Amino acid sequence: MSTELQTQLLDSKGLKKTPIRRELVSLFLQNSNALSFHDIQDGMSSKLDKSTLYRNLTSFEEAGLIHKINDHSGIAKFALGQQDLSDDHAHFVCDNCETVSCMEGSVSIDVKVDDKVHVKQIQTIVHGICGNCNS
Amino acid sequence: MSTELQTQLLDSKGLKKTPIRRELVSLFLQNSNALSFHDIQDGMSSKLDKSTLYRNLTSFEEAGLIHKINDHSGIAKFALGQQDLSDDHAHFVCDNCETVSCMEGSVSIDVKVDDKVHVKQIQTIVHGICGNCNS
DNA sequence: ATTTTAAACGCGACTGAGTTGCATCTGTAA
DNA sequence: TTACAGATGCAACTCAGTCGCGTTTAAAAT
Repeated sequence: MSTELQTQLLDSKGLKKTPIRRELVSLFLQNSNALSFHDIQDGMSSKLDKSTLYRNLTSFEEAGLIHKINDHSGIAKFALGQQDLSDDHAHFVCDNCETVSCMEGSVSIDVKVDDKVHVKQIQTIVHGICGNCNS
Repeated sequence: MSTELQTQLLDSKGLKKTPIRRELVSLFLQNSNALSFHDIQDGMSSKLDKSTLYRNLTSFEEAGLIHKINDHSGIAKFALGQQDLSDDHAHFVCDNCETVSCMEGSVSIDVKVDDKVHVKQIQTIVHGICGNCNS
């Protein structure tokens, strides 16, 4: 049932199901955009301690439930790691409203790489103006 | 003459040529890798005030002499913006020694983009193990 | 050469993100 | 139901980066 989606996600990653974690997962499920720490703190029903939130975000990230995005602002944002998006998916940053969202599709690079260099992951940030701001 | 390359670079960007700025440009010219604030502070011949350095880095960035790179560490790194590299060039981050360097070549994306979305710039960070560490 | 002035410098105080140590509480498994 | 690892909250802390302000200096004007 739909109210149990958070439970399924936490279970699937072997994470303990506390009330805070359930609400935190719900918050991510409700938002397609990446969330800053303050978006998260403001989005929870009660004001929670920041170390609790940061520790949960770290646990979620280590478990692969969410991923961290570092854009040019220097402030980390977090978004659900979705199965239908590749590991190397791109992120879109609106230079006007500063919204960050994940992009479907693939990124390919055509760069000179030395033989000894081992490429493991590609992270791409696409800057521009989002549909909302461009109206 | 070669000792005047810093002067040329500062002149070409309309930046005032102070002793600190000359040495700062020299430091960037000597390093192919991107430099963190502490790399820079340690690389200068005398210990300089951090606000002076930060303000110079900001001026250099605004003038297009250098560019800022935000990798997963959350700590900004700076590198010369070189003419032979495209604006949208990729950065390589070694997950072992944490060195950051610019990559020649181009990045292309194949992602779904809404009609209203206007893409302005693509920034890519390639993670892996560098040649030095992979020996 | 001297004066002028906008901009660079240094100092110190500050902000804000993120971390850590520790005592208490709670989810879960035995 | 109990036991315990791990989650929570609080407070103190670290560290990157910024800002205000008084002083100095590069470079243009005289």
